[in-house]
Formats: sequence, structure tokens, C-alpha cells
Amino acid sequence: MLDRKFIIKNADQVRDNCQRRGVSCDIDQIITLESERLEKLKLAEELNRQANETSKQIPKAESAEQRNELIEKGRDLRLQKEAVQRERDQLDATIIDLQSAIPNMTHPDVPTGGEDDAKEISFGKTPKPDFEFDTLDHVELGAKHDLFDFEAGARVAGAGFYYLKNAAVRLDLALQHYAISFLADQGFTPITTPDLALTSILKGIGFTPRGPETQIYSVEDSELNLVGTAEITLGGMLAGQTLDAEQLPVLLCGLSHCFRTEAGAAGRATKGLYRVHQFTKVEMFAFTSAESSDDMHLKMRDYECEIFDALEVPYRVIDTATGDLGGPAYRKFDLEAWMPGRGDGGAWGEVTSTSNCTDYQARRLGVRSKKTGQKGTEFVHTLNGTAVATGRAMIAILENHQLPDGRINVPKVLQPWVGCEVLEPND
RNA sequence: GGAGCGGUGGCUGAGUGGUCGAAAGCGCCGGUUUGCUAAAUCGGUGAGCCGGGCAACCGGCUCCGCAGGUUCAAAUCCUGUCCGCUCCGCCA
Repeated sequence: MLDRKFIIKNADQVRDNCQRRGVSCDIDQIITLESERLEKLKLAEELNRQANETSKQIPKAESAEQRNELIEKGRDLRLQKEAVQRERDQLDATIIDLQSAIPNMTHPDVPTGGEDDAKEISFGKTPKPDFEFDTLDHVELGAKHDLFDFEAGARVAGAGFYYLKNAAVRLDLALQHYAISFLADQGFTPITTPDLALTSILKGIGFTPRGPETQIYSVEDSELNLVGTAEITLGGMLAGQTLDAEQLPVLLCGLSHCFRTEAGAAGRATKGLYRVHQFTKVEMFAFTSAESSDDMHLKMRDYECEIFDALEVPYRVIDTATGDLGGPAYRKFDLEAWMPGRGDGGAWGEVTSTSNCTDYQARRLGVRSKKTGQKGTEFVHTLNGTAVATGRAMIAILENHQLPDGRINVPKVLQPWVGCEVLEPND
């Protein structure tokens, strides 16, 4: 969330920002309640000071009478204090609710608008394929090569689950292996993370489990939830920690399964592997100083581009418009791969997303940094980005690399792990 | 799953209801000295919030996993909760 003082000091800016991002919020209400809260706070502190002073006199009391008198006085002061404090806590809780609804501020270059207003920034090195034959989508290609079993997935776990088979398993592992090797070479520490996390961590990152519109699976009778992304577990790794400023940036690449209920998603786009309840993802995560998060964001975007160039998949990069940013994001770039089997005659489909969350997550997670020899601490900046979500990457690879005879080319960088240059159909 | 123990500052780790924001050590900052990829020695050194000051800083409140409770007063006692460790059981 945003800093309360910042909101009050920059009320107009924050109000404009909310409007641009299509979020309704009541800044004036926050300002009013906060000044009331400060009044209560001062009063409670003063009463507490008097009570503390009284308590200190009690052991030194000269007579039993004097002692009893002081005890009585102390009790009275504490009662008063508690009453005031309750009012203050009430106000605080209300303010936090209002405050949490306010999204992060927005990078000046972010275009205003909704999904269609995203700015197209660049294209990948691989051109869109120009097929001179009737193409198949990844589900049809999967059938030809015996790569997926959606029926069994549904039988065992319900719609939205699937089995990978044969070359799909090799591709899945190859993508993970390639992405992790690539990022390790860029200085990221490879990590495999828990696939479950505590509710408090989810909330710190900005997810709300167990709500009516939640996208999160939760485990009954426990504080655990299946993670929707390794962003949760990677960000949570340092929750509550104060880092030495010299340790920054901390660069992690995490491999995890991702689970999403996808409540309310339906239609053509849900066909096949595109929108599923479980997938595997290699995620980048960075903790940086406030000064260097913008640079790191561009770097992470470039790493995503390098990975998809290496996979020989056509894609475009977009700068997501204000209305399409999640609450914590200050700016977000998406890579959309060309998927020939999507829509009518192909369509762009999101394959990665990288966000600079500035200090929005760090404030709630309590991740600070401290410069040695300097007083105080500051919140770090957090960034996340998809290196590769194997399911969607596989769609793009299969559909773009298909040949007229039904065979499928394997991108060069994956060949060592897949074990061949071309996939031969099964039928 | 059963039994026990624990969670204290950047780190390690003491801590008897009031003299505890908390010993000691490490680390860090500064000084002195001897000197040479360092040692000795002295001093300083937690965070958040509120208020005052241009500021260095000063005053106050809070913080010993988290949330409650008892008490005039809680790191210390009680309850719940989360997490960790040890042993036993089970197990890839």
C-alpha cells in the first residue's frame, strides 16, 4: 500500500492517479479520519505518560495509604487511556481499509486507458510465420503428437487440469532448464520455492485469499494456500527483514507450480493449455534500492525478450495502460506471443508480464534496507517478471513451429534437453 | 500423529513482575597508539510513531514472533495462534 503521509501530502496527485487507473477511493475521508486519529493518539500518549509516571512512584511509596492512592490513580489513568486507544484503533482500521484500496502510483510513461490502450513498444526478432497450409492449433497438434490428456485431467482433478505426455514433458522440462540456466548466467539465484504459503504472506504481496472473488485455492483448517505465482514465495522470502543496502539488488529466479481458480473465466480462450488451474513457471524477482528499480524493470523486460527471441517465437512488447495494471504495479510490461491457433487466424496471447511494484509490496511485507553508518531504514523496491510459464510458451512454440507435414521444429536452445531437432507425429 | 523445548536488537545470546530498550560478544562508526594486506585500546552504535526545531538534536509513546488476558506496572505470569528445534512413530 501507499504511505499514509504521502497520500495526505499529495492528495490531488493520488486522487488523479486513482481516477486514471479506474479505482474509486475516498482521499478526503482518509484525511479527516487521520487527523482525528492523530488527536486520539496524542491524548492516549499523554495519558500513558502520566500512568507510567504514577507506576514508577509506587515502589517508592512511603506508606500503605500513599501506595493505595497511587494504585487507584494509575488504574484510573489506564482505563481512560484504553478508552481513547480503542477509538484510535477503530479509526486506524477504517483508514487501513481505505488505504489498501488505493493502487500504487503510476510511472509517467504509462498510457492512460484500458486493455486496448496499451502501448506497443517493440517486436521480437522472429517474424510472424507466413503459413501456406492449413494450420492446427496446439490442441490439435497435441492430439497428433499425443502430448496432452485433458480428459484424464478433468476426470482426476476437474476441468482445467491436464496431463502432459511424451515430448510435452520434455519441452516442459527443457523450458524450465533453459530459463533457469539463462537467468543464473545473468546473476539470478535459482530457487525452488514452496507451492503453498501462509495467508499473511499472500496479503503482503497483495493477494486476498478466502474472499468472495479470490483466485486462490486455500487449504481447509489451516493458514496455507496454494500459490498462484512464485512471486508470493519469493517476495515473502525476505518478509520482515532489514537488509544491508550493500546486499542489494537481491535477484532470485524461482521455479514453482502455480495454482489459480480462474473463477469466472470461460469461453474460447479457455480451450487447451491457455487458461488452466495449474501450470509451471520460472519467475524472476528482484529486491532493489529505490533509485535502481526503473533500470531493473527495463532489464527484466529485456531478459524476457532475450528468452523469447531464443525460443524463436514472434512476440510484441506492450506497456500496459493504467486501467489494466494490478494494484501493486507502478508499471507493467507484457510480452504477447503470436499464437496462430488463437482466435480467428491467430492472435496475440500474453506469455510474460513484468511489474515494478516500487515500495508498495515492501511496505506491507516489511522489507527494509539500511545503509551502514546511516540512521533509519527505507523500504526496498520489489519487481517481478515471468521468465517462462511453460504452458503458454509451449502453445506459442507448437503453433509457430509446425510444418506442413505435421512435424514440429524444436527451437535450437531447447534441443539439448528435448533430445531432437524435430518432433515427429504419432499417428 | 505423540512428547518436550524454544521464538529477545544487523547477527550470536543473557535476562529475578518495577532500577530493562534490554548484559555480554560479534559487526558497524569514530578516536588513540603501534605500524603495514592487520593488531591493541577507548568511546559511540536498535527500529517505528507523535510533537518541537532550518538543522545537529531534544521531549514523549510504542516495540522482546503475533493476538488477547491478569496487574498500578509484563521480555518476565496466563490463554490462543503462527513459526522453529529435538526425540519417538510413520514415510519418498
